[in-house]
Amino acid sequence: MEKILDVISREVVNAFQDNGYDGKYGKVTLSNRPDLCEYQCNGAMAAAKEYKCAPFMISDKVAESLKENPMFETVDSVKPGFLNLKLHPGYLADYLQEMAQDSERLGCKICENPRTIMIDYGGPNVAKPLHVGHLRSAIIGESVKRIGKFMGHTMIGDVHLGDWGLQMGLIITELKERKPELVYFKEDYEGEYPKEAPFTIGELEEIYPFASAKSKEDDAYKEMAMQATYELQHGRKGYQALLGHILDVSVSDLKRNYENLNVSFELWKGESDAQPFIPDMVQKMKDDGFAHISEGALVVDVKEESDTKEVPPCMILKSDGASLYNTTDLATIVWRMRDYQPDEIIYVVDKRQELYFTQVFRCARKTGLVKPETELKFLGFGTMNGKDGKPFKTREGGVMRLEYLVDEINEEMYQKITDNHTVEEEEGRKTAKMVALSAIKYGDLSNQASKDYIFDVERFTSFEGNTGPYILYTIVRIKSILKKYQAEKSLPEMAKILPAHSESEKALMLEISKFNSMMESAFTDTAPHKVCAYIYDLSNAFNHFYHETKILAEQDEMVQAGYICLLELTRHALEICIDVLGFEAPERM
RNA sequence: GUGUUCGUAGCUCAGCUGGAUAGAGCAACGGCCUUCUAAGCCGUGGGUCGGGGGUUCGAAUCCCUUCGAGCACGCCA
Repeated sequence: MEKILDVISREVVNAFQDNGYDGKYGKVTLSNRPDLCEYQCNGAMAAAKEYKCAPFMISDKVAESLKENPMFETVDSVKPGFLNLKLHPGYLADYLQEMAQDSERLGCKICENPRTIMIDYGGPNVAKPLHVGHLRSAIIGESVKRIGKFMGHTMIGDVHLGDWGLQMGLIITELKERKPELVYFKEDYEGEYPKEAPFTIGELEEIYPFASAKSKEDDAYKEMAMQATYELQHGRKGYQALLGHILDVSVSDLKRNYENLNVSFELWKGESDAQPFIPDMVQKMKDDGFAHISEGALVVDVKEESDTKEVPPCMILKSDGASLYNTTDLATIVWRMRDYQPDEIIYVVDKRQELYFTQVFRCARKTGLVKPETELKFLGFGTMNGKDGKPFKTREGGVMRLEYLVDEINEEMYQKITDNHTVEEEEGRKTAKMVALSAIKYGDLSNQASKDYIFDVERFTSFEGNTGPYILYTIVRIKSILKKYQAEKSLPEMAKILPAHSESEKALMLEISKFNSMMESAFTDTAPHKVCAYIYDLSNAFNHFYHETKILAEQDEMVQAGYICLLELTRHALEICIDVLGFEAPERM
């Protein structure tokens, strides 16, 4: 369906043209004065200059020709030159009815040019538990992916595992210290390696920080770890078998954790998957004359004329010839282009890496790793801070494990639910999880991704006001009415959305009608917070309406059926939205 | 130092491509449950949009400047 603002604008544009003015002045926007009107056009003020007359002369004339238009209830030309419009309730009802026919998409068109978009988010490290620092990337990335999918794009999420580098050598080294008898360490071993990993996820999570700390104090130990890393990267079989185990054990644990967050990935590729592509890529960069030695390292210059600041070259190989983060990221682009030919790659990464990614993107473009038209987008997110405005920490000042944070909020929610009602343990736990997830995700996504935000557990679990639970509560209320209605009767054949009977009903309808335009801009701006803002406004509008309209007690069958259709539509809109945000609503709460 | 992001109510945040009286939530205060879930609804108080200049008929929004904060700046990821 066409966006309602476009439909209205077209009428106004025509009215401008009918009066001999340029149609470009006819653009209609949402009113910023809901007390005066629903939509407004400010074009007359801008046009006044061109036509050298008072703005209201123009708006008066345009208003005059719009007065006959059945789309509008009122058309007013006001003071300096505002054009104030109110939509005809019947027109609005028809528009919503058309939305309602299409319960899957509510009239939001599938985009005309579907693209293949890869989205790089999550970024967990192998052998390390997820901590709160991983939360934002997962939540935001998942939502951006779902929004894109809804718009009809092919979205491929890649977790981009941190599974390469010294950390692996450290784990292997420490494992060797502890269990030197394992076959993986026998250099001349020719047989099959065991299928079972010689450690559990619990041990792995303990080994890594232990080894990491040790390497900082013990140079010989660090040397061994570096040697192990080198041998691993150069094909030592036993070590590669160990890497396989580390990956298996870690990934299944990570999957479980992400599942709890309702986050999933199409690809579980890692930095290690990029390694095979490095030699050819580097060689080509040299052959093509892009890469040169600077201060001992192999670099590609990525400065541009328009830079306001010195942009350092993109380093390809360190002076010791080893690869680094840049190399891996570039080589990752190589296989992504080879296997998926994405039109766009989005990186959902901490915003502090912006300069770094600028270098990588420019380098990829300059050296022809991507096509000129391939879009590389950096979606940087801000830090999640605690109540004190500093990066979120545990009470003891350590890094908070994601699992613990989620458990804590689940528990709080469960308490709250059981305080309010008596529910069965199992259902209560399930509901608590859903509500908790909405609190966490909405709390994050309702802020602009690029900004830092304060994660206040107390505030998020209190769930009053502009919170995820408020949204869920609204949905639950709607579901409850619908269920009661359906238990008593079924919707009449002719049931449809009727022109609003009250101000609050019309306000609700106007809010609903913004759906497609909101979703489109949430996608083009990669801005899940717009979805949040929309459902918050929609929930408010619904709750006003709810409060002054007795739906189940309505005597007129058709009026009641119209309400039910409207509720159904509201519910669809809310549920589609929370689905793209990555959470869902329970039946009761 | 250079660059960059940001500064809106006591606190946490919105504010669309400049528009008419700057909006929510929390906190404070006052109302509303025999009636569809009170995790709700209604109302009151609270802001010279960091300061200054400029562009414009019109600026929280665009430009300049200044103060303040965060972040980033070649061999970490």
